[in-house]
Amino acid sequence: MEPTDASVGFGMTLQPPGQERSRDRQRRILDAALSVFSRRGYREASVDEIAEAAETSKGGLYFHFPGKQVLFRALLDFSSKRLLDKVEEAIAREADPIARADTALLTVLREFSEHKTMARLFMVEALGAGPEFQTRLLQLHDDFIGLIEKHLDEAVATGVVDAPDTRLASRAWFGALNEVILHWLIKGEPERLEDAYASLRPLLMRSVRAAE
Amino acid sequence: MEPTDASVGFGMTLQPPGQERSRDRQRRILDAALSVFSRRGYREASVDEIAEAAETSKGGLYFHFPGKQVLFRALLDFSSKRLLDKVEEAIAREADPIARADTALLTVLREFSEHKTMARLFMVEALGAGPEFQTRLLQLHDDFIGLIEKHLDEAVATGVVDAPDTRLASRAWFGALNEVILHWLIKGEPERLEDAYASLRPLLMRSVRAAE
Amino acid sequence: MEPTDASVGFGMTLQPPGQERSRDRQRRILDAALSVFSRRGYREASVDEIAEAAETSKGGLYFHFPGKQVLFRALLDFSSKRLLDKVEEAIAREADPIARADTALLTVLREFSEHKTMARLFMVEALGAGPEFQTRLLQLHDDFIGLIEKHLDEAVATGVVDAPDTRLASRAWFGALNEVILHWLIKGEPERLEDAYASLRPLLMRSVRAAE
Amino acid sequence: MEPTDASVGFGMTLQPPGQERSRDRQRRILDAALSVFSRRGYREASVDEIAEAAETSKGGLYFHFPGKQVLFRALLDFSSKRLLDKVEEAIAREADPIARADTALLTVLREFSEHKTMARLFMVEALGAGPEFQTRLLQLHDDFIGLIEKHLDEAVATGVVDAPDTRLASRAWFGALNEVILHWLIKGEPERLEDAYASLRPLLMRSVRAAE
DNA sequence: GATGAATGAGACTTCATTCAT
DNA sequence: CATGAATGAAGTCTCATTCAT
Repeated sequence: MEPTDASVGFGMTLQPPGQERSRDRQRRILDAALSVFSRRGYREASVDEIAEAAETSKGGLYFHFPGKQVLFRALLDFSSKRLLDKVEEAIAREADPIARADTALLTVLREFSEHKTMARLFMVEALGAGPEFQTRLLQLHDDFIGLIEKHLDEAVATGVVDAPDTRLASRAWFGALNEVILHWLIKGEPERLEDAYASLRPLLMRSVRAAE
Repeated sequence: MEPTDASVGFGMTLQPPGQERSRDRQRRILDAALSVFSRRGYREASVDEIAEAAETSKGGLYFHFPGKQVLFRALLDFSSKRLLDKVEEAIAREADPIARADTALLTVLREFSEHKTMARLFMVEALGAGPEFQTRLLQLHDDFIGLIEKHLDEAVATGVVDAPDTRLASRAWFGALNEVILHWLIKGEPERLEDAYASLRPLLMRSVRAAE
Repeated sequence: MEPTDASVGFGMTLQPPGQERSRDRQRRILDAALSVFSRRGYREASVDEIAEAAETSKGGLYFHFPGKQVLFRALLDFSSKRLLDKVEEAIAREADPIARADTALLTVLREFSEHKTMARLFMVEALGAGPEFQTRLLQLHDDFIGLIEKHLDEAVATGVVDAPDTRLASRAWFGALNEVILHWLIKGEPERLEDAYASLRPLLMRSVRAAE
Repeated sequence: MEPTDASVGFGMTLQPPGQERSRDRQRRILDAALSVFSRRGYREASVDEIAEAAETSKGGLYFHFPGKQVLFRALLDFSSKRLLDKVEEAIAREADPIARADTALLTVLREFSEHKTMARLFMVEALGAGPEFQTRLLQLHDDFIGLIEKHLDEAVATGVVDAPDTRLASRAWFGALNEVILHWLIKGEPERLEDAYASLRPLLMRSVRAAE
């Protein structure tokens, strides 16, 4: 087929060599999968459509991801890793435990705000993709909740917050965030998702008796 | 019209006459649908399986509910009405606004705890059943959130709570509850769902500065 | 669709009622399956083609036979039962044990001669349809061999034949027959399959020292 | 042309040079093909699997055998030549015409007994591989039958056997043998295939009135 | 009203074959 | 010569829906 890269001045075409080309193709398929799964849902999405969106053949798709489930799983793994990396990167820039928990939530909001398709993937479609993915998604929830919990625990240790059950508090925070995101996704309010955080934050802080 | 398995000789029937029998059938189908949709998910559930579970034929099912979507919608409407009725009934027995909001949440927990299939229906499967049902589900969320908000507003009016945005607070409460329920549904913890509320309640109350 | 039976004079169509109609359809599918499997082989035959030959839809075929294997198995069972019935019927008309064994072989030749497609089914396609059917086919061989053996044993008891291992003799007879049939099937010689028996018979008889 | 994994510095290669290496590769592919075709059947076997078993790439396989059919045909030719060679070699060591026919059969049994995969190839899979191979296989049958016939004719000439139609007798012998082999292949009896011959031989001999 | 046979579009997946590197 | 990514046709099977009985 035609190379995605432009040719470069010597009258010949430059193909990314071997492995790189393969990775490129995989990436293109994952992009297409994100777009289609997010638009149509897991079950409604057809492999045909994804292949077409990725400008590949069905067989080519199956070469890289041998099955619809496998593809969805790969997409979920890839996207969640990407999201968690962003969050941890953002957290690393903060010193205060409260600020860190705070940043975690805000970063998620920002990422989802920028990548609405990914938001749909995590908030909606992964739940509708069958038991396997429900468990997987809930594990992600718990990973993230654990991350908040860790910083909340530190905050408790330094006395700036007071919560008898930081695990539950983290879960409650996460749930509150979730609902706000879901509302935004499906009803479109508020227009800029991040704006919700200004009002949400005080509620969360008060719930663990943090000084505001 | 004569029932197909009419009793004979006394000019009367042992079957509930006409309309009532029909309602019975509808009810049996809805029960079956709840069971199957909850177990398999909307897309994975087949009309065949529901008909079999309802001890009817496929054609019979289609007489009462002309389509799979229609059936799912009817089930959602029926179940949500039932749930809201229960909640309002419970609220009516309380006088204090805080206690009312409180009772609303607790009643939901109790109902879901008793009817796990219904919980799955609302928390998981309705999201995976396509855009139409996502919107419908989110409307239900908002209905319920509105109900909490109303009592929260009253509480603000009487000065027992202090929250600048009761809508958002209600949403946050609802989200927190949601996440706890989801965790219970998919990971099975805590064993008795209602037990979670004892720990969750203080968090919620503090978030709106309610005296505990 | 259109009824296969003609309408009958009263301006209305006569459908075979219920069960009969279903059996009819099954029969039509089996006929089509025999024709297609025999012509193309098990693997090469497509369900589409069989459905078309049966003037049904693919879904209709799957309603009656839920899978290609199931269909092939049903066809094999149906045909083998039919063949064995014919053989036993023919045997019943003979009194002498030798004549009975004799008749068994000859009847098979005649049936196959008349129904070449069935011959292909048993001699060729069943072997190429995968391990399950290989075992099933060999069982059929053994059933038939057992039938010959029984009469050979009787003949031994009355002293008209002399064979130390009637099981093996039966197997050898069967094998000889098989090879003759196969040759006829694939190379087309002799033109009339039954003609081969006149020459084959003395060989078989001599092999068990039967008086000719 | 340089081998891809050339040894270095001594101007010589540890790889068999050119043609020999190619023959090696071909042999390895044929071995793999025998193993896979025999285990899975012609249609079920995938070129991928054969390539993997031969420790080559699919492209490499296609270089040596440009197509699945071609490969199967080559395998059949190679194996049948090998088998016929063995048989003729064994025959050459016998002087008596009866002993020669005898040896032919026994050698086949022995070869198949030692190479069960090859037995499957000839007895089962070649029949299931489509019309082309059925004809080819039947030609092999006839080649072998012709070989027996030749010696039987000689025996008739010397008066030690008496058979009006040696062609048919040969075919019958061959068929008897075939059935015994098939039984062994699929039902596993007798454990050692050669053991069957002791009992089978007298039957065959008697069928042509040979002195035993 | 109920039944269940029938339809037909469409889903996922496999695989022989090709070909640029 | 070898590799393995890519193609695309074809295959089996599912299932919501319809309709004659």
